[in-house]
Amino acid sequence: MEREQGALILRRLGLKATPRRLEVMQCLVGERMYLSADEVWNRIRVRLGSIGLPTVYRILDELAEARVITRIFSADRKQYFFMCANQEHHHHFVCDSCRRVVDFAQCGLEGLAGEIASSTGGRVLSHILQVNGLCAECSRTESEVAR
Amino acid sequence: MEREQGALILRRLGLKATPRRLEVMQCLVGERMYLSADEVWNRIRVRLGSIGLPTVYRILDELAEARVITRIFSADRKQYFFMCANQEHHHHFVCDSCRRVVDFAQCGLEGLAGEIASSTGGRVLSHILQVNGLCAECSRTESEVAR
DNA sequence: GTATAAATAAAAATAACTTTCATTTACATG
DNA sequence: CATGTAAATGAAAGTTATTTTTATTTATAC
Repeated sequence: MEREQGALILRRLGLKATPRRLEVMQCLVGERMYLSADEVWNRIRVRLGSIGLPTVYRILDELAEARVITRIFSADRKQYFFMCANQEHHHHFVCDSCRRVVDFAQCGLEGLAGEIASSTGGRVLSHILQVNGLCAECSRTESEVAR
Repeated sequence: MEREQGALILRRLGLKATPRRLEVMQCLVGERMYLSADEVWNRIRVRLGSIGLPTVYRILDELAEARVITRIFSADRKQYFFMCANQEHHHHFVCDSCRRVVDFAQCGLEGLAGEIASSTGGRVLSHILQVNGLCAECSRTESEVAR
């Protein structure tokens, strides 16, 4: 992501294009694994000279609220983040072994909201969907190990 | 749930049928909202005389591991639990307003594992799916409020 | 009944976040 | 370009859900 592009996204959200925010975005764009707040912090504070961990938390939270980045669910219940170029409705296939995230468009839930509405009488507002497993590479590696 | 039924489930899992475990199970069965560990704790400690909160956490964790109960995802990232009579593969429709949980069988993801496998080369092992919104009752209430 | 491994209590510890408030900075405006 | 202002950040302290530890108790197999 070009810096100017990042600045544009931030301004559209009504957020100031600060060096810290741009650095957090730059850290996540192009990263193919999900990262925790302190991992982002460790990666960018070298380049920035200094940045507080609470600032990183705040920025990640803002970006997630604004849907610029996504939260990834993990069994350890810590917060993880991932930025996906895909702006359409999509979900993530997450590797349990190497943390790689791959997006996929097939949601499979198109009709579900209607079905739930008509069967329960309620109203569907959102859904969480995340598929986990082993990415191609880790899947291969595991087969080798099993040999 | 009959107590003897609970004891049977526990023994099948290789767990001792202790009063605390039975009480936790009894608390959750028949409950239609999801509960946190300390909510369960507050409900059962009256009846048990005394029980430590760590014990409740441990029991809930064991039961969740064993799939006797399910974890419910919430925006506050705390742990919530729900026991569903439904033993088949199913998911939950969770009310954002009153915490009610309704299960539904339609998964919609039957073909997804195969599609992901063939498009990425990886292997799907599990998935998280939770639908959120307003249950029938809260949906009605909200409409009334809006009037 | 008794031995034994499993379960629990109680207290302390952990760690992931959050809050607070004083200082700095982006940027709209003149 | 200078400058006022709200927004952003740093630093330190605080919060709180959850976990760990270790000594004691208890379910259950024999």
